Amino acid sequence: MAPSAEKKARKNARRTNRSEEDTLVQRHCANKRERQRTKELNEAFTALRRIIPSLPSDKLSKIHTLRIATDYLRFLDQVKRDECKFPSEMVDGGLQATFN
Amino acid sequence: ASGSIASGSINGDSDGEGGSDKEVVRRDQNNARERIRVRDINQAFKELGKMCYQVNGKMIYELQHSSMGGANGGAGGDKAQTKLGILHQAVEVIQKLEEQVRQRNLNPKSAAHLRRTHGDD
DNA sequence: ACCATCTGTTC
DNA sequence: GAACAGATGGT
Repeated sequence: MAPSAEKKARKNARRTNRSEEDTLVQRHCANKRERQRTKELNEAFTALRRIIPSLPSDKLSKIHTLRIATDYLRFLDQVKRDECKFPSEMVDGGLQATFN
Repeated sequence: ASGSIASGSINGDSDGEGGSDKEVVRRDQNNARERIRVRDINQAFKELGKMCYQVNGKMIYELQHSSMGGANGGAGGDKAQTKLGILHQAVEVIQKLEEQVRQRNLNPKSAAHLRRTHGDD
């Protein structure tokens, strides 16, 4: 008997299958991670959407969210600067309202 | 006087593939749009990140200590900001600024830089 | 027009 | 592995 030939054949076949299916598993794995990453990114977007001034009816896109957030940040910075100059009472209860 | 020029093979799909020129053109256009769209988003990210960095730096200067809240605790805060990081930073900074401003106009005569020396609370 | 996913690339 | 950008198909 010469089982070495058979073993070699099986080994080669399996090794090839491994490599092929292995890279396949690696990709599925990578895809899964990327998907998770995207999810986290979207959660962060949602968190930002909640704190920027906008009508609840508006479903802001990503780009709008970013632009509005930037503008609102500029606005707040400006308000802070102005208030430092005028110790007078600027009774602004509605911060976001003023921005709109 | 406008006859179509000899278009024997440029219009009909000579290729046995699934890419019959028209679809290829349409995909190219879509890809181009998408690239532009992504570029705009990245630009918006860059601007927001810039603002966050700026405002955050001011807050640290006013508070006189570089503890950095909790986002990053490095004096040399020069790191390429990730998109996720920018979003988190934006939320943090906006909330802090709003709070600061509110407390300032809540008090009739509060200066910006007055620490609690005497206890009226 | 906006987005999610798969994928290869870069760090 | 995380962050990113390109291609692509789906509303």
